[in-house]
Order: sequence, then structure tokens, then C-alpha cells
Amino acid sequence: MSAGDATILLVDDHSVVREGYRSVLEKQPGLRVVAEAADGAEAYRLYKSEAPDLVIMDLSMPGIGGIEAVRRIRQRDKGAKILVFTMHQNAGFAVQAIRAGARGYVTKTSPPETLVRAVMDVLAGRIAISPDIDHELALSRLAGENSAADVLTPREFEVLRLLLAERTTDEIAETLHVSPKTVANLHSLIKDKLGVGSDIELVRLALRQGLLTQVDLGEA
Amino acid sequence: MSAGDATILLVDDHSVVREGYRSVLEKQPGLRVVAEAADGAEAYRLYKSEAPDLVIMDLSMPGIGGIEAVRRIRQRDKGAKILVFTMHQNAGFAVQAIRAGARGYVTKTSPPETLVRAVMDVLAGRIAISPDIDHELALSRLAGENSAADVLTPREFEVLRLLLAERTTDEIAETLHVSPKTVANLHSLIKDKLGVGSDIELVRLALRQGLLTQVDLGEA
DNA sequence: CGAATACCGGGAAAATTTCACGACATTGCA
DNA sequence: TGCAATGTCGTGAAATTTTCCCGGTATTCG
Repeated sequence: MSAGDATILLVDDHSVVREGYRSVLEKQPGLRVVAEAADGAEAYRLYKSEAPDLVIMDLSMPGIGGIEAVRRIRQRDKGAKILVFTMHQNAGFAVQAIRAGARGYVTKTSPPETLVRAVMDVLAGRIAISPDIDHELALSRLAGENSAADVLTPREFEVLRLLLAERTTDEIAETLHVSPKTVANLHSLIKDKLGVGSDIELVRLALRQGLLTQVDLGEA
Repeated sequence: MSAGDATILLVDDHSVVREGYRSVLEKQPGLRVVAEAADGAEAYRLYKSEAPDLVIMDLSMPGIGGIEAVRRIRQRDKGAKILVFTMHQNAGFAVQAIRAGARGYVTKTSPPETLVRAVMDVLAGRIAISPDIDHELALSRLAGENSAADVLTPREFEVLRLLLAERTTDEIAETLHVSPKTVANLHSLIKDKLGVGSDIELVRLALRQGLLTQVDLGEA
């Protein structure tokens, strides 16, 4: 390896997965993995001490997550080149990551060539997005996600909140002093407005939009 | 590689991750990776054609999941040795995997040595569980939590997983090659067994038990 | 073998969801 | 002011889903 190799810091909490990156990347001439981290805090420390040319960063990790790690590194070094490499095939995460300062976003379902290509692109100063995420972003742009908060009337929103919190239609009806039939009608209308076909999708949508947080789940 | 090497089939939908397994495993004398699959159906096909000595199986994959793949392979071949290797550090998944016929359960956060050790153990006919899961199992045993995994049959658990992941009853029926009526019946039975009255409660229960993680929520 | 369990799905009753419709109140603006 | 648009509430009836009960097969286990 020449002294002119591009240096890389790998961040992922799964060691065997890091082994995978390393194996793929070191087949490429001009690339050298100089350090590995298993969480965001360690990544930040190693970035400071190693000053790598590129960071490849997973998102879901214990402690401070990948997005936060990206933010901290970029805060310290405006020129830092960070490529997010994650299992999350989700436009929302991609937007968050890029806004935090990542220069690329590639999903783990991508073939190795895509990762290598993205590494090269980011090193060359370009933004790299894997095709599946391009597609997700296009879709969400086109559809304009139905944000519950702005498509629902106040009453509907309130009913949605209660649906997520309370138990039965009858209980909600009593809480609101309306007929159970009205609650059922609104429930149906809400699903229609939000474009979901089942209650399960409804809960998932609510979770994505932060309407229901995981700590809100009541007794274990 | 001698003709007496143990043959291995790798199953994981992330190609770079498979690269990681392969790299770690092939450093071991006596092991040979002979095939790779990216989903459960392909895994089943390749198992039939390649008859490997060991299958290393991820759980979260598109289409039929890892648990169902384990079930099918074991249904065809009682002696099949399957080691589950997954990111889910969750006692419920482990219980289900073992009940479906897996001979081992190792998390991806484990160091490579643990994976290699587990591979050897399973090949030798022993059951292999990584230490973190041992701990999880101990805890859940102590808490005596009435977990979904304990009360549901493997098939029911699989349907629950799909209910949380896919969209409609019909789609799930097609995935599992059973009638929509059966899925509806199982759906009802699952709610009964878990003591919940609505799909919303069902999702909340699943969230509490870690069956569905907040980041698993599909497209944004 | 017999008992227990898992699994598949039909039939029919029960319950819910959805649709069409009307009534009333409030808002907002021409 | 008048009136159109929107939100809220509810009924009735149709459409659909859920639930319960059943029979049948396959597998496991003592």
C-alpha cells in the first residue's frame, strides 16, 4: 500500500459485518482501512485521532446513533467525508443523514460494486446515493407523504390520538361524549385520508411520524 | 480444500454481509462455503440442490422470513443443521428459531470467534447459543413474561411477523401459499392467545416485546 | 396405539367497516 | 349580509371482516 492511499474508518457495531466491508474495500487499489469503531462515540474519538479521508458509517448502533455521530464529526470538521451504509431503505433516514452532513447514503442490500462506486464518488467530492434510495426519495417527493398533522381536522387528529392510546371504540366514544358510531366513522375516514388500509399500517404510520413513541407503550 | 471439508450455505439478503461471513469462515480450515442465498425461498432451493452440511441463516429477509425457511428445510430434512445468525438480540426470536428447528442462535454483535465456535459446535451436533442471548433468555425466564414467542406456535408467530410487516391478508396468504381464510383465522387466534382486542393493541404488544423495532417501519 | 398438538380451511353467525345521506354549526369572504 | 365551504355528528343499509365451530390431516410422544 502506498502512502498515497485513501484512508478509511469503518463504523458498525457488527464485527463480522465490518469484516465484510473490509474484504470488499481492500480488493480496491488505493483504499486502506485504518480503523474500526463499534459505536458513535468511538467513531468520533477515532476520527479525531486518525483523521481518515473517509468514514463509512452504519446508522443503527448502541449509544449515540449514526446520525448523531455524523453531526458531531461534521461539526468538528466541515470537510469530513462521511458515507452512510445502512440497512434502512427509507427516504426519511436518508434525508436526515444528508441533512446531518453525510456525503452519501447506500443501503446494505446494494451489491458490493455500488458501495465501492459510492466510496470513490464521495472521495472525489461527489454526493453518492444508491439507486433504491433515489427511488424512495422520488416516490416520497411525488406522493408528498401524508402528514397526519396537516391532512386531518382537529377532531380527527384527536380521535387518532385516542385510537393509539385507549382501547376500544366504545371507550373513546364515551371519552368524547359522542356515539360509538361516530368514532367508527371517523376511524374509517382517518384511514382513508392517511391512505392506509389497516390499523396495523395506521400504527406504523403514527410511529414514523412520531405520534406514538416507543416509551408510550404502557405496562410491560 | 480437501473433499472432507464441511460445506456451508450462507443466507442473508445483504451481499456485503455475506462477504463478511465468508471471509471469517474461510480462514478456518475444514470449512467451505458452497452457496449463498438472498432470501428464504432461494435458501430452500439451494438446500435441496446443494445438501450442505450447515446452513447459516439470517432472520430478517424479504418474502418468507428466516424462521419459516428453517421450518421448511427441517420439514424436508430432519437432520438439517441450521445456525441462525441475526441482529435480533431478542429472546423471543431465539425461542422461535430453536422451536422451528434451528440448532444454534448467534447475534451479529458477537465477535467472529463466537460465530466460528458456534459453527463448530453445531457441526458437531451440539446446540450453540451466543452468551448475550443466553442472558436474554435467562432474564425473560426470570420475568416470566408471557411473551408472544412462548404462547404462539411457529406458524402463528410467522403469521404475526408478516402481519406486522406486510400489508394485506391476501398478500400474506399468497406468501405462505395458504388460503386467505386460514390467515384470517390465525390472525384472530393470535389476538386471542395474546389477549388483545384490536390490531392496534397487537402492534403495541409487538413493539413492547421487541418484535417490531421502531426503525423497521418501511418506506417513509 | 391413543392422546395431544399443529395446521388447513369451510360454513355461518356476529360484529365491524364503509358508504350514502342528511342535519346543524362555524368560518370566511364576496 | 348571504352563502359557500368545511367540520362535526349521526342513521341506515350494504359490504366486508372477524369470530366461532367444525371436520380433516399430519406429526409427536408416552
